[in-house]
Amino acid sequence: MPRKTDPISDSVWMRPERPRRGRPQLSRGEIVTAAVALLDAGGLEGFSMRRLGAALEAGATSLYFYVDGKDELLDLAMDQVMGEVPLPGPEVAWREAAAGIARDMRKMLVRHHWVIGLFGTRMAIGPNAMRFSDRFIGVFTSAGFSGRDVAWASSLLMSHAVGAAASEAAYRRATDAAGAEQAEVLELLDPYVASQADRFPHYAQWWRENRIDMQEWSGPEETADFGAERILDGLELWLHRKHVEAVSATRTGGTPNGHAQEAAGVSGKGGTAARRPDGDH
Amino acid sequence: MPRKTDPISDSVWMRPERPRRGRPQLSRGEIVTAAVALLDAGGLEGFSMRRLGAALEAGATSLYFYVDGKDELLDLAMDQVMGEVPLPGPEVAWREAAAGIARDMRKMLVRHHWVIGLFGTRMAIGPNAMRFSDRFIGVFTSAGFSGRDVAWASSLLMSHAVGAAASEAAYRRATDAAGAEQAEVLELLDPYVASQADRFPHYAQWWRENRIDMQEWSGPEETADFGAERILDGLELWLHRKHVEAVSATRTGGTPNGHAQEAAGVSGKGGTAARRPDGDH
DNA sequence: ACTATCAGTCGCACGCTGTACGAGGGTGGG
DNA sequence: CCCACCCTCGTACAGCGTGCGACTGATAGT
Repeated sequence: MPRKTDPISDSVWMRPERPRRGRPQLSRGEIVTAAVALLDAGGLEGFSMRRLGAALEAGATSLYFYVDGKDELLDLAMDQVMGEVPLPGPEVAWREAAAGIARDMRKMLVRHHWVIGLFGTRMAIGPNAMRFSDRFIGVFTSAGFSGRDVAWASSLLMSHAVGAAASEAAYRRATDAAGAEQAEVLELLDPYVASQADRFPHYAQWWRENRIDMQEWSGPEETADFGAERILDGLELWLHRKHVEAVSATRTGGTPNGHAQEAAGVSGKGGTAARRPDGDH
Repeated sequence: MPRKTDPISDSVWMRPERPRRGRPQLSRGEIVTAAVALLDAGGLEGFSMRRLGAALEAGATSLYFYVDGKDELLDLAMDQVMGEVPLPGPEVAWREAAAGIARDMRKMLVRHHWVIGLFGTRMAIGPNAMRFSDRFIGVFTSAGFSGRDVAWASSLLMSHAVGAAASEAAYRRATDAAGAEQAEVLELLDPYVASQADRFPHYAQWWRENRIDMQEWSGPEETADFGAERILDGLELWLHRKHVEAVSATRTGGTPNGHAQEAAGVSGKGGTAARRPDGDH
């Protein structure tokens, strides 16, 4: 770049015509969309204001006219992708609705792997996140949850989606890092696990017995779906117990006790381990 | 030395610490411990090699003799804190053991909030993480899980711990950012929710009805414990169903069907919504 | 038509980051 | 004594987020 003191290259004649950009003006929406694209491509590590500016064919600092800074931009990007999660209509039964939301949420998180980390850093309270929570609360309310149970149930499913997406993202990153070709992480992990077999007996044994099958697993989606179904089972069971408790309370007028437990047909039948009705709160 | 070939067998975990001769003042362990302390204090944002060097009263680049770089150092720090999670002995019943591990894991994650984000970025396969997984696998194997169910069950509880810790960390960060004094985030959120009440009816109504009670909640631990109990209920139920299926299969020789469902006493009793036995895979 | 205003863009600069490199200091074995 | 090696660190470079003020082009007021 010519220096400012240079009388020739800085003169009007020599100065090139102002570079015309595709669009005459930037806009916040355009910036956020480009930011999401850049984040999708390079993750949080590969994202910088300068690069984003370049992607928009604009100076890096031009963005600061529309956006307060990188932090706020990440908030906006996070809410933008939250808006990608489709929400079921009110006619869908609560369990299907909840499962669908959780699954679509996880899909979105995997698509935009950089968001996962942000969930430990900033609360999602943008308009799209609110719309999301609104629907989630509606689903669980219609299911029969009330008060803090609603928050508990929905945050449980959310936590699962985030956690499952995190482990999937970590796995994907590891495979990608280790030669994008045929190298499976499983194979890479193999000698490592084998070398440590004496230190980690359960792990090593499990690994030996299941390593081959793992190749055929459909992978993270199946794992996440299994988790979501178990969670929904647990929530349904809890709802059922609560219902039984309420009924027996109105019938006898006494304080509810452990009957709900047995009514659910779980206690003492699995036979695998003794179990107390409640955790040690 | 850039590693382009094999990220695992060439990684930190396989490489022994450099034998110290003479009287060096730094050591890998010392560096990692200081890194954890610095990360605890300032999070990922406040962590830099220069600052870590200063904390150790050493030059920033001295660390590079013991550690390959920031990335590897984060791996080491992650494994270091994984070692803080206490693991129950083999005499503890599986459900208590699993609940305990999940709870302690979550506690650790909250204590070291910076780790949470790392779980979406790198796989935890250091020695301490392996020890952790080994115990977890042992617990679920003893419970009656087998094959991929073991992986599913343990990763379910792990995902929950990570996700729950993430939302707690986000909440804590928000409260800390908004005037460290008495300003609760709830109060800050209040006018925001109120102003958007028409857009988010369920949310707003729920908020109105439960805002006051929220003050009395014991908070994130209770939420996480609720989630863990639901998950364990769901897992136990699944185990029970599997058991019933196996029994009926050996008795009749036919293929197992939905009887396990009803034996569990859940289906069709909640009365809140119709339910199909399985999601739409 | 001429000028004043101003929304929008961007170059520059500052202090920060990770880390490659090589010059040095200290200590051991010969 | 010197040499060889382990360890430390100053310097340097490319890149980061962003505050500041100079600039441009269009529009509004006269």
